[in-house]
Amino acid sequence: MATMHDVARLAQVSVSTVSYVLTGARPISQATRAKVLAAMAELDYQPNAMARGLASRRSRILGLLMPMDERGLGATETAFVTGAAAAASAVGYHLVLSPVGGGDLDDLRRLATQRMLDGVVLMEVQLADERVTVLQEAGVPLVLIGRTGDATGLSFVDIDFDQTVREAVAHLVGLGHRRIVYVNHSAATLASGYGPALRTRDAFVTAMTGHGLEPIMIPAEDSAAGGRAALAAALARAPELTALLAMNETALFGILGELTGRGLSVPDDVSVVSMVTSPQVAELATPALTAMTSPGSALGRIAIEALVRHLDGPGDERHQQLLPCSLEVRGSTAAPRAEQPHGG
Amino acid sequence: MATMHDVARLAQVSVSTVSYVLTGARPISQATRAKVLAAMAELDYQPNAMARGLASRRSRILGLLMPMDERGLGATETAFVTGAAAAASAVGYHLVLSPVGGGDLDDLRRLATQRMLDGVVLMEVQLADERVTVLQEAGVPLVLIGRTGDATGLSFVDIDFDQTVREAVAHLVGLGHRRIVYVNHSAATLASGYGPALRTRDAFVTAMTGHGLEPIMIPAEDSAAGGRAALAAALARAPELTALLAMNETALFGILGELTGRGLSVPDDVSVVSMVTSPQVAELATPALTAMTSPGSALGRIAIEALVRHLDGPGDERHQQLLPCSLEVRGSTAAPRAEQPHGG
DNA sequence: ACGTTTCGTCGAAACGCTTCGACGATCATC
DNA sequence: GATGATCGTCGAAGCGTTTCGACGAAACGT
Repeated sequence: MATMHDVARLAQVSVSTVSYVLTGARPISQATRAKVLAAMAELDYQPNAMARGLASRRSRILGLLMPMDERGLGATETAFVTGAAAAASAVGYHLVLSPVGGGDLDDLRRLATQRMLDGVVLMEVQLADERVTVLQEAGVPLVLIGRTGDATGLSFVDIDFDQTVREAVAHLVGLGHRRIVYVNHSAATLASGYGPALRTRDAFVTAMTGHGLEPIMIPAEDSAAGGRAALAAALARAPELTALLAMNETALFGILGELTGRGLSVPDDVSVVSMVTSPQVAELATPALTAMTSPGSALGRIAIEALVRHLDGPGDERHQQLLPCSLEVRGSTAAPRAEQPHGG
Repeated sequence: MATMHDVARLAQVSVSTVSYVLTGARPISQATRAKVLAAMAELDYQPNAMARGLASRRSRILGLLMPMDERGLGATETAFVTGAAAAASAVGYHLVLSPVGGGDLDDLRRLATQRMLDGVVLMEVQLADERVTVLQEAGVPLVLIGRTGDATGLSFVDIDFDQTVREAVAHLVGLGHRRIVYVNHSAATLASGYGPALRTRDAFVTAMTGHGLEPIMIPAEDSAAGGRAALAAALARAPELTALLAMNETALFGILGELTGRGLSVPDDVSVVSMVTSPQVAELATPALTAMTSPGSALGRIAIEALVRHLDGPGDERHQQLLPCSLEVRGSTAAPRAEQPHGG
């Protein structure tokens, strides 16, 4: 492994000159620059990240903290990640993903506090999220994807759930639906303070009420079985329902299976809109799902850009932004049947 | 930020003593150790990872290189990751995930060559994989999940596809099926040298031939539409088929939709076995899929353990291991109908 | 008792880089 | 044509650790 010393010797300049060529921190003449670059090429020189980090007190590494549960990562989350990685690499940072589960706050604190990460992006933020506190105390620059209940003073990028739900409801109402049930995440998830679940709930109530309709929400476990149970509950509560709005992809597949099982067809008997869903997942179902597509990679990109601006800039910047999902109409929504489709 | 100097001063010992307390590289008396630990606690001392890495020439960071395509990560891949992360943390290493796409080999080379990573685990290895070459040239210790065509001299952990396919076929044959079609990944994927696709193909031929049956394989694009097309192709090629074996989860959902669409029921008309599938995905379908469950987290754990042994040990270790998937019977397989279920 | 290990600790030299102050040389300014 | 400012480069002092050699003290074998 060649070091800067070797390069300097070969190019017949001082070590600091080599450094300046690399960092651009001071002007260097064309001639010397060329000599140095030639020497670097000849020696196949690669700067040592550790030494650089130690001397400059910044690692140029950004962390993306993603909770990994056993369900896997959907295409939506993947889009975050690739968007973020591309943005980071574009501004000369590396992005590493850290699969911190719920339990290992200590591991998180260690990573953050050992000056290995210049800043972090937090995914799947809860309304009350300990991780935010830990990282703030550790003094690590922070951008959230999602937001805490009180996000004052924090930088975040999040989905505009209010707008998204409003648009989804408007689509269904526009088709003529009046009895619309919202299938949310589980009661436990709601109780735990999961922002998207709570915000969509409130948005749904507002949107439905705005149309003069009754908002009916059913929680569902994140599993196919949970979806089947939720459909049963929905039909019990609103037998004449003609449309479902769902935010729970996993449960949704159970719902679709159960609908078929009960002889109800999509979209003829029941229209279905899936929210915050990727095209890939939407296409998995038969018929393909009308969905609110999440702005995945844009979220990731914007988060990284805000973080880097914070790191490179004076430091007092705050970035707060909401992005709506966009409606993509596929085969799972249609006007409701004229007559009563399925009695109670 | 307190440094080791501060700790040493407060504890009235030398800096090196503090270091020895931390690393255990030399014996330290109980009394001094206690003094030092007390000082560290009082100052809330955290070692600086960069300085440590520079001085010791090892970062204690392991990389897991995962290609992230737009399809997202299934539960299987997630299990790899969590298994690997847990194993790494158990032996005092951090695990970072690097979302390197196919294109950025340079980015990979940079990460590896800048001495930021002590070693890496490579996921989704192709039969001929440039990344392996790049990393080997960079001299980075390496463990593969999957394997290249010629894996001589490489450490790897992989699924025992031969055993897995054999068991899946045996299950179907045991139920009485004779016409079994294997739905593989796409022709393009096969041509690109994707190991699992090629190995399962060969294993399928062997297994079927061993039972005196004709092996019929249909490639399918990784999409619902690809699955529907594949089913059509399968029925055209073998109208009397009674069972499907599939390795392509995404296509499988299209297949299931298309089966329903054609009025064929699972498992009464057609039995379905999904291979290298997680329970979560298997439960998504209605009926839940009989599947060969992949040993996800074990793969990740074993890979990390092999890597660490390689790093800490003398260095000449080589670890090669195959793990089979385990058969989990759910609702998608049954004995074939006695009479001809659906003519050609 | 006397060399010989082992134990516990220290001081200092790396590790490979960045960055600061300095200094001659070049350039513009009035 | 003297006075600064700017440019291009150098040398040296860190950055916060680990690790090596050294050394007194205690423990050991004979």
